[in-house]
Amino acid sequence: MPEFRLYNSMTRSVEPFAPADGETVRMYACGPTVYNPAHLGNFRTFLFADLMRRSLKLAGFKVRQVMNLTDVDDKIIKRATEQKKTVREVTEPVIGMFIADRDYLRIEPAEHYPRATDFIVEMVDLVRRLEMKGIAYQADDKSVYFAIDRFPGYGRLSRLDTRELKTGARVAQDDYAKENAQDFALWKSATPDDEACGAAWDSPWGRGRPGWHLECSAMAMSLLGETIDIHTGGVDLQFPHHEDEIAQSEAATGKPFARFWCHGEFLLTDGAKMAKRVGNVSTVEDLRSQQVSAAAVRHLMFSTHYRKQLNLSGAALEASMEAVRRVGDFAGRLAAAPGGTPALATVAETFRAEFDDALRDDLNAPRAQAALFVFINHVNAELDKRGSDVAGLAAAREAFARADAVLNIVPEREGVDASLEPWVEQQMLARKAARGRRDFAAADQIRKALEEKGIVVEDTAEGARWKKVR
RNA sequence: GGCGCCGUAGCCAAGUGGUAAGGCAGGAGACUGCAAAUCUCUCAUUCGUCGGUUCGAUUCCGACCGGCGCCUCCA
Repeated sequence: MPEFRLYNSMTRSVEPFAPADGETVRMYACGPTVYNPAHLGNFRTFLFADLMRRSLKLAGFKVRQVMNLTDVDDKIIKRATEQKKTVREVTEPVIGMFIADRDYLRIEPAEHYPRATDFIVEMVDLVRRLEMKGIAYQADDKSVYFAIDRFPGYGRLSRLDTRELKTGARVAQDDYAKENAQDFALWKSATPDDEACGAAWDSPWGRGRPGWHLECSAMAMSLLGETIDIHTGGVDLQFPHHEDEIAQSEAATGKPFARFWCHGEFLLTDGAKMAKRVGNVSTVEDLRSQQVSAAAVRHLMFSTHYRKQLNLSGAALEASMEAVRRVGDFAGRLAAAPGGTPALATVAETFRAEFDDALRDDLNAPRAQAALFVFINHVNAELDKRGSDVAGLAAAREAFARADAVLNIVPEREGVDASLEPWVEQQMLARKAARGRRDFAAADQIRKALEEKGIVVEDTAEGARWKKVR
């Protein structure tokens, strides 16, 4: 069996991957900051993590995944202050929306969804460890900072040593309290606003709240151990977020924080990064209201490799909707087929090998999906022969099922309103009768009436059936 | 300015030092009372441009053009 290979941002190369303990992959995925609903760009990254965990499982590994919910940060506090709410009141409903969107997109839940505010003790402890080692210091503004010049490895992930700062940029006047402009906050001293909205905790350095980077380090190490196998996130998190996580964690433990750093590329709209400040975001809710199925979204997101930018467009979405329609029809046909041909066993085996190879090769989902369509084509051709071989059919079903356990791109078969269903069935019977007496004018009229309700009638060898389309 | 990624048919998109997967759309045919679905055939002598290395490059190197991102909160 070919090895599992992943691109590691730290080494900038594709490397063989296996969990450190040989069995369970400890994976940490940077999650959402819950101050308003995540957009599709965020979800591209979460879908990337979903692809990762499902591919790892397909390869035979167990997975223990943590995805954090950042429920204290500047934006949340700002919102809470504006709305005169507590941070909890701001984040609670947004977390609910996140879960709903996650489920809609069929993202397999991680094992843990820790909230930053539930790990204050662990965070304070981490800062204390850093302080004892002389790497963290409390500045005049009472905040505690990480001294990057006391951590020799700082900047390895983003190759800071090879960079020059943008000329004339960022003089950091507001951060005069820090010893070094690039030092980052571990613990921020509380402001009156922080206190007002419940975003302040006691600590050895006074009332305050955790810095963003600290949350991930503390939660990852608490739940997964001091060295985790895989850490994922969007490319924009590489610097400074992940760089700072590495610094804090490794300075405290003296051990490597993550063995593999994996970053997903951006989702673009109109040729620009999808971001709230650009004003080009769309949400899962937007898609739902446009009748775009989760299957279609997944197909689209998996049709481009995760390390390549993907431009979201109406045309691309429509292509995916149609592609997934085909997958759905195939799934129905495969399930209902009375028999197949012996050749299906070979078709299934070929598919299985190519599909697995593709995913093992740095999660090449586009290639995996291509293999699926080749498989569908071959199986359809075999089923057209109307054979009665059950072993071949079973092999095809099995191969399809395990592939879809990763992709999950079979669209939900849409039903009609319960009140409409008896009418539909009645029309189908009437049409059958009309066709029986070769009254095709009447039969076509019924077809047309059904079509107006968005129902397509298909005549097959096993009789007529109907399906709902948009 | 520094660091990095990308540029493959109408659109989306894999891929390899030896001559281009797959999806959508399109064309022709089969099947069908008509459809739908499905199947078959077809759809890039060519992979941004110009050079170089090579027996041979889309794939390696260089330059250029174009697009995107990071360097600041950010999936």
